[in-house]
This record gives sequence, C-alpha cells and structure tokens, in this order.
Amino acid sequence: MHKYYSITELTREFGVSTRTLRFYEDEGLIHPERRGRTRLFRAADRRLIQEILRGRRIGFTIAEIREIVQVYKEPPGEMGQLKLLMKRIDEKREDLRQKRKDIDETLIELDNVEEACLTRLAEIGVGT
Amino acid sequence: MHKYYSITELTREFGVSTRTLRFYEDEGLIHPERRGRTRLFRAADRRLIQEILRGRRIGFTIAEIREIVQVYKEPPGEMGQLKLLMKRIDEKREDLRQKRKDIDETLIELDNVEEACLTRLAEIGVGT
DNA sequence: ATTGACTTGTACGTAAAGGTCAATTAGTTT
DNA sequence: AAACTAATTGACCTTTACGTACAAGTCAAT
Repeated sequence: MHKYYSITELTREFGVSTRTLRFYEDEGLIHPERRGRTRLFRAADRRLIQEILRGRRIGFTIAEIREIVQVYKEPPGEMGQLKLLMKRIDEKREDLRQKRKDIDETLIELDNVEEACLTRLAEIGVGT
Repeated sequence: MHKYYSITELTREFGVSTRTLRFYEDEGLIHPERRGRTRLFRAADRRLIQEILRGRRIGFTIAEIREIVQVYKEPPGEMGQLKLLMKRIDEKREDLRQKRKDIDETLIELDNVEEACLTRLAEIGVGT
C-alpha cells in the first residue's frame, strides 16, 4: 500500500501551484521523499498539506503554520516550553473565536444586503 | 452633539497606526471631514472603521472591503448589477462558511494539542 | 528520435498592506 | 519668542507568499 502522489496530482487536487508546494518544502513545512530528484508525496504528506491549506484559509502565516507542524513532529519535553506552548495555544484560540464572531456578524450583514437586493429587484421587476 | 474623533484617538482605540487610517482613506474606504488639513472623524466614520477592521480580521482584501463599502454607499440600481452583486454575495457566503468550518476544526485540534500538553505536564510533574 | 507531459533548480518579479523617515505646518504651553 | 505637540504629505522601504520565466533533465508514447 505504498501509494505515492506526484506533485501535479496534488496541485490539481488542492488547486495550488507546484511553486506553492515547493515553497512549503523550502519553508520546512513538508518533507516529501525523493526518488532521484523528483518528489514523492505519501498519504501523510497529503494530509499535512490539507492542514497547511486549512491554516492558510483562516489566515495563519507560514510561521504560525510551521509552529503548529513542529509541535506535531516533536512536542516539547521541557516544562517551560510546554507552558509557553499552552499560552500560545490560548492566544490562538482567542484569536479564532474572535474570527468566528467576525464571520458570524459578516454573514448576517450579507443576509441583510441580499435582502435589500431582493427588495430592490422586486421593485424593478414591478416597475417594468 | 458633534463629537469629533482625532486620528490618534482612533488609532489608540483600534490599535492601528495613523498610516493605516490614511492608507484606508487613500484607498477610498473612508472619507473623514477636514478642518484645514487635519482629519476629523465622526461617529459614522468610526463605525465604518470598525467594520473595515472586522473585514480585515477575517481576511478580506482592501478591494473586497471596498466593494462592500461601496454597496452601502450606493446600492446598484440596475438589474444586471444587482444580480451580479447577489452572485458575489453568495460566493462570499460560501467562502465564510468554509472558513467557519476551518476554524471549528482548528479549535478542536488546539484542544487536542492542549490536552497532550497537560498530559505531558502531569508526567513531568510526577516524575520530578 | 522527437514530441509532449512532467519534473527539477535558480532567480528575478510582484501585489498587498502597511512601516518608516523626512520635511513641513499649525496650534499651545512655558 | 521658543519649544512642544500633534497633524500633515510624500517618498521610499519591507515582508509575505507566492508568480513567472528559464534552462535543463526524465520518461512514455508516437
């Protein structure tokens, strides 16, 4: 069950460019294997890319994403580090909760605008 | 009742720089009054800035924010424009729903990481 | 053997969203 | 009046996250 994905397979699936995936590798986010010089992506790489892109969608920077990825690769063993990490997690959580609030508010606003549009459309429809 | 806000008042309140507010003016997002050369912000400007920053937090570009702001200033009157606008609204809504999902998933992930941290901390605490 | 699809690395370019610095100007304390 | 203070415009600078172009190598199919 050693299915490998080529780089273009993944770019097609995720709608990103090869440049993007290579960039992520340069940035140390992913480490695909190599056969000669060409990259071979495994299922784990694929999942990681999914997570990276999810992070990207919600506005995480590369540095932030890398931070999370690192934690998965090797969770800190030292007390101080752990506490620091937990503080960072708490901050992120607050950040995300705010964003969710922002999104909810904006969704409501969009509903309002849409309704205004519909009203307007009805007016025009009647008028003509 | 003509309370005016100075630019620094607002930068302090919102935690942005004067450069940012001027930039938003250059970009046509806000139009504060002037007394001589200095900007005078009214309550409406203040609220608009709040909305702009909310848009910024959820990852809207300046162009997207401007688009929304424009709609508020002068909603399109023509049929085609209205339909186009409604399509754009639908797209944005989809976008935001996806982001919400991303955020929820990430929040769960953060919970997991935190729990792992706590477990680890307990181990260390016991071990020493 | 050549075409075409895919891959590589290197390197320069770019758009977005401001940061930073300089040189004023205007009002107001001392 | 001199010195502060807060505001202005303008110009250039910076970072992030890739885009784009180029030259070159791999491999299968025609």
